[in-house]
Amino acid sequence: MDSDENTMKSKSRVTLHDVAREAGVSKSTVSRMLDERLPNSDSPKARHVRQVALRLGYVRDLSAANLRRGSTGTIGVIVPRLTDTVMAMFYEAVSAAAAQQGRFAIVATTDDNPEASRKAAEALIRRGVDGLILTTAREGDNFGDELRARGVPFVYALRHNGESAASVGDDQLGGYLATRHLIDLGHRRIGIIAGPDYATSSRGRLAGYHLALNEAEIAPAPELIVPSTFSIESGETAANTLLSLAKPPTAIFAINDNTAIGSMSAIARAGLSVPNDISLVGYNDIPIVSRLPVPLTTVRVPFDRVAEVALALLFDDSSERGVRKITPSLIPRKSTSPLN
Amino acid sequence: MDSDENTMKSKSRVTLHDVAREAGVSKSTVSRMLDERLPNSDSPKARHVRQVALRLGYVRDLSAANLRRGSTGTIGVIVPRLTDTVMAMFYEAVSAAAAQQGRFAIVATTDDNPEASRKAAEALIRRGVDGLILTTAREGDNFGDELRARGVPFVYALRHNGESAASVGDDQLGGYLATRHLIDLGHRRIGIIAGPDYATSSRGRLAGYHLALNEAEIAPAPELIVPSTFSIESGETAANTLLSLAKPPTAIFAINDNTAIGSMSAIARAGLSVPNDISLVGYNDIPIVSRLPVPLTTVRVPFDRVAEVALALLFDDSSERGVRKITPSLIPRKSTSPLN
DNA sequence: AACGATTGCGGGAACGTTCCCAAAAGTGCA
DNA sequence: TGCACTTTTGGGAACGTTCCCGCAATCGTT
Repeated sequence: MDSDENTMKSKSRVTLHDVAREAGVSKSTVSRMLDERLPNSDSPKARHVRQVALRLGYVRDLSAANLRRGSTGTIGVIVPRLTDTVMAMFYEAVSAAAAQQGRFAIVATTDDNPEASRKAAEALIRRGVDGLILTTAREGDNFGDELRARGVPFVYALRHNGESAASVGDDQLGGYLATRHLIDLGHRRIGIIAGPDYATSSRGRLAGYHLALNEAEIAPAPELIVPSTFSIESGETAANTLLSLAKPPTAIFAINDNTAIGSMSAIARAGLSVPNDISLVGYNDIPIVSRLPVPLTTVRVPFDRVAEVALALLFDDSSERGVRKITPSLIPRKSTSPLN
Repeated sequence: MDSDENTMKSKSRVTLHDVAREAGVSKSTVSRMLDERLPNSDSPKARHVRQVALRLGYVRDLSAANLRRGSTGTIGVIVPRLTDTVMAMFYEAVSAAAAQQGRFAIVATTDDNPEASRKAAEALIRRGVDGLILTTAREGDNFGDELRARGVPFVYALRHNGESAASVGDDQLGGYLATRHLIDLGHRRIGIIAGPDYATSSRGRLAGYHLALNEAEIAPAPELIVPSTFSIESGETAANTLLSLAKPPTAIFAINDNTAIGSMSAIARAGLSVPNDISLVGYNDIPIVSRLPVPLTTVRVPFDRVAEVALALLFDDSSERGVRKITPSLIPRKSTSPLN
């Protein structure tokens, strides 16, 4: 009895060679039969080889395969931080979409620091990623050029820099939808917590805000536009600024859910209530906002689609280049109500 | 002029061989000089080699190195989901601690599904991780045995199964601190949203709750102990159960921040307020809870330490085995107040 | 039946490292 | 200076794949 293949000292590792010997063919043949990229034939021999491989518990050594193939089936994702739920959602979406293609996604964080961004990219490239998805684009960013020069395929996501290929939500449309929703409810004095100027996502949403106001022939008021970052604190600060205006807004569009949550704090502390005194709209629909005491009206971005398109841009040559915009949708909840 | 090293067609790749030729030594020597594991000598020759490597822009091909070394310097982390901010925090902590050691952390998610857990582990092992950190331990889990049988080093984190090596927060102490805090404020009727029974984290916190009650000679009331999952919705449901008791509690200890947030919704909808009508304590101190309209009193777990200890358990042979518990601390905020 | 075209298979050379081992160079001591 | 002993060096064989290439076998076509 030679079934001690299994029970013996774990015999280091089952290699291609072992399978070949056991199946009575050459290792080249086994390699071919097991190559997931080729259309896997179901000739009797092929089936036999696969069955032997299964029986012996063969798994391809990825290091060896990667070395020879010159690619790793890995894609790198760079995000500011994973504790930002939006980024976690996006990364999970990328991860799932990559798995669909037999690839694996790894992630590195930058804390929104351009310096750390470079280091993160370095770390991922060193690990041999086949491509990079960047969510950290900034205006006038030349980082893409560097990557291009080094021959590393990359694509921007969620934000873009206006030049390189990118997969983003349609921020202008999202901003328009959010603002239009408030206008439809009768609001005329609508504040916006506008996010940082360096990100196309916030700039796009702001543009959408302007578009909706224009369309409704509401004169824009500069004091109603307050810059911010993407953080909760920043949202609170910005909301306080808006609330302490001589003539405060009756509704606020926050650039993302975090700043909306910060706004809620500020509004509550000012002794006002959402939506009775102030209507509030967020952006992204992170899971928590639908469960808040007052569920937040927000704009949902289909991150699955954004992730898919990003991957297509990275690897499908047929896929059209440029900035691809995914359509978001408004999710009305309890934080917005008609102006009384 | 041969400076066209740089400007020429990107000449595929700078290899050890190139560095060796350029520096006038053998590739073995270069390999040794550049081996980050050896104490890197600063003999003139070593310095010269390193300088040449730098000049040529040499970076080690990890696939080749991994193949030869038989290890990848990668560790795998398995979490239920990254959109749970606790898990994101923990993964970021692991990632940072791993980077400290020159390793890289990759992550896979399971959606709390034991089946997916196995697949996630499979995916990570296939990628050649040197070790696995599991945050998905369940009571009576035999998954560890499988891994041990396959010779894959692993350690549990955040939760444990009572047998294998694990790095966790001291949940009993945390539960005690939370409950004790409420007792010190004069509360006697304290509800607990107890989490799921399968996780040692919730069981430990519940044990701490009992301990504190015992110590204060408060008779435990079974109706005040409501099971839940770790989700916001579940917290809301459980809180509703507590609020609709004939004699509702004056304070609630929620098993984690999510269920505490859910409780806040339930409490608000019941027309009650935190902390005036109900005091509320959460667990984990995820970033958002300090920014809520009523900042949440919670228990902070130093995930950095948990991550460090997990890595030590994985790789330091000197490190003592067993379940290592990291001390948490209570963070009092505005969601708890004296019983009036 | 004969012939070119297609397909299937195996041998063996890569891929870029690390690591063993033998040889060379350096070191200390008598 | 010579000898034993330590340290440093370079050659070359791995590591486990993939992929090129030549050869044999099969297939269609006339």
